[in-house]
Amino acid sequence: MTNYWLMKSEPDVFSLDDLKKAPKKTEPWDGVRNYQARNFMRDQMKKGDVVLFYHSNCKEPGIVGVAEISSKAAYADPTQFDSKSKYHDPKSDPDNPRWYMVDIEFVSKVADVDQPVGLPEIKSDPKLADMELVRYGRLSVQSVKKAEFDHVKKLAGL
DNA sequence: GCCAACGTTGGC
DNA sequence: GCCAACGTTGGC
Repeated sequence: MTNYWLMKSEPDVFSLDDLKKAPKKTEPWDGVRNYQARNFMRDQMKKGDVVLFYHSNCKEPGIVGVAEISSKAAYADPTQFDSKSKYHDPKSDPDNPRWYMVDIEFVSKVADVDQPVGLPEIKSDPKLADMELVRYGRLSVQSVKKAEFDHVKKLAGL
């Protein structure tokens, strides 16, 4: 069964366009350092799951497109063992890695990226009032219900 | 840049 | 195991 997700990225750091421009349009989603987000990736994500791509911490926060999980499952995030990386975690044991990641692949984006399905629109839509994004905004990887996913896709014209 | 709402750390 | 202090997220 396909699972539905929402994943956040700051467009100044890594935008949906960056993903689209990547070779093979797929990139490792490294740097997640939150246990709840990690648990979703490590325990539940699998290839083919679909993802609402959310731009945070920017002028027009909102959902800008769709991606999908392209790695077979989650695997250890190598940046945790790289002392030069800003995601380095000296407490993580290579024999029992603390942090996991998945690869995600570009699928589609809204026609005009300056007009995403914006956060105010999401918050004011009764069909989306139960989204984790609305109820508890700060988690970078969230689970989304199929009905919510379909509704957002419709709003986005995808 | 401010700050609310969290999560994490570490002393005890 | 409690909790104060600190760090982070992210909208505004």
